[in-house]
Amino acid sequence: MSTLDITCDHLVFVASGPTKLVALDATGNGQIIAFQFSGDCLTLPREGLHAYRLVAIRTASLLVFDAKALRALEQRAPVLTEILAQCSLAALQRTRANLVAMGRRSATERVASFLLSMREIEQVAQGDGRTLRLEMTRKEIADCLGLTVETVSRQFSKLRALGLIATPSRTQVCLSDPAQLAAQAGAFAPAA
Amino acid sequence: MSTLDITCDHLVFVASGPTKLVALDATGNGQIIAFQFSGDCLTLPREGLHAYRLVAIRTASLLVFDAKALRALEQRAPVLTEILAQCSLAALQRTRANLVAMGRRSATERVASFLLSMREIEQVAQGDGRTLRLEMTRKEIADCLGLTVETVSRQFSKLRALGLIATPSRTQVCLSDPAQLAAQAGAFAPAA
DNA sequence: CGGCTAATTGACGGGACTCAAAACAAGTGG
DNA sequence: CCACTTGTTTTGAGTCCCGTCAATTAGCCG
Repeated sequence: MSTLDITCDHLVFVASGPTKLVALDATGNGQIIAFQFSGDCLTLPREGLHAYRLVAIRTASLLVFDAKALRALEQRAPVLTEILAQCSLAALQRTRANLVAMGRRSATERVASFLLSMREIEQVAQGDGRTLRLEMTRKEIADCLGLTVETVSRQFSKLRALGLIATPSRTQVCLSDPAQLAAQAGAFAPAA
Repeated sequence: MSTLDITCDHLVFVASGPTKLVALDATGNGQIIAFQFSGDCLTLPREGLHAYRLVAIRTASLLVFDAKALRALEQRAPVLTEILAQCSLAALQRTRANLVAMGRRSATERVASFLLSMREIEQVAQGDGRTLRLEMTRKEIADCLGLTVETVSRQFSKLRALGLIATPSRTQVCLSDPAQLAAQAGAFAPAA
């Protein structure tokens, strides 16, 4: 597991492989801001309130652009500007959605909507739409949802008992009843 | 209290007056994404996962730009592009910081860092650095921090008992011991 | 198989939410 | 000025959910 430290504004294009953007705190275990998958694009702010770190969950290939260099490129390719703006706004929107989820929603709702959001991502990549492959551990899910490993595991068990999901292997999750799962996820659409 | 419904991408410049950006949910009471004050600038996404609404806490004057119109302007004033990008990235960073706060921090930490962040904003506007005027109600603070009114009030009482703050009036808060308050706020710097 | 890490499950305590009521502030009309 | 109303803030009591600690089980690779 290799990491990428950020010292100034960067734009990263995730060519392949799952990665996570972590906000480190004093205690050492950081909060996961978001996961990225093949084709995702993210902006990394210069050193701000937190120290951010982009961590590859498994083998990944990245294209890292310096902010300054990018700005020069934009001069010659104005289309780039729009793309970057879209990327930035999309990230903002997803983060806002996550913020709401963190503030107001129960553990069950968070886990359920997390699974649904993972399904949406998988569907683009491959997927029959029912069984999906989780690239991250329970601990990483917990760090992303602001929960503990135990709570996440308990929610999995609960959803399993309700017949809404099945876990044939450690990394595989079958969404047996997406509709009911959405109901468990609460009023909102899934958050990334 | 007047509201502004968002139907497509907008950029809003808050010329004067405090406003709040609210994400509405099914239950009716929305989560507050962030507060804005005079001089702030925010981007409002087109209809996405949530219905967003910009609400004036008291009398405010806004400059609302349509995204399309802005893009045309950028053609003629390339500086604008950079400014907007900065605005967008700043918002992203603040939201990310908030996200971490929501996920991992206790009620005490949230309230303490909220007060500290309000002080920073006040200092720019006016302020001797100790006493600040809260433009929003306890309920609004609660909605912003993902807590209930009662919990926020209890945290105020707790900090008051510890001698870290004083509340001469309903809207005024005196930060008697900023250092200790920062200690209560936890390891992180205050989040917007 | 054996060893290791991840995942699950249980028991327990604490912090925040809920329900409920009182205290306080601010405006309205007599 | 006072009675009345309305809405905010505070405080209290009880409950539940989630975090913590601890032990067991399951999955995975040599």
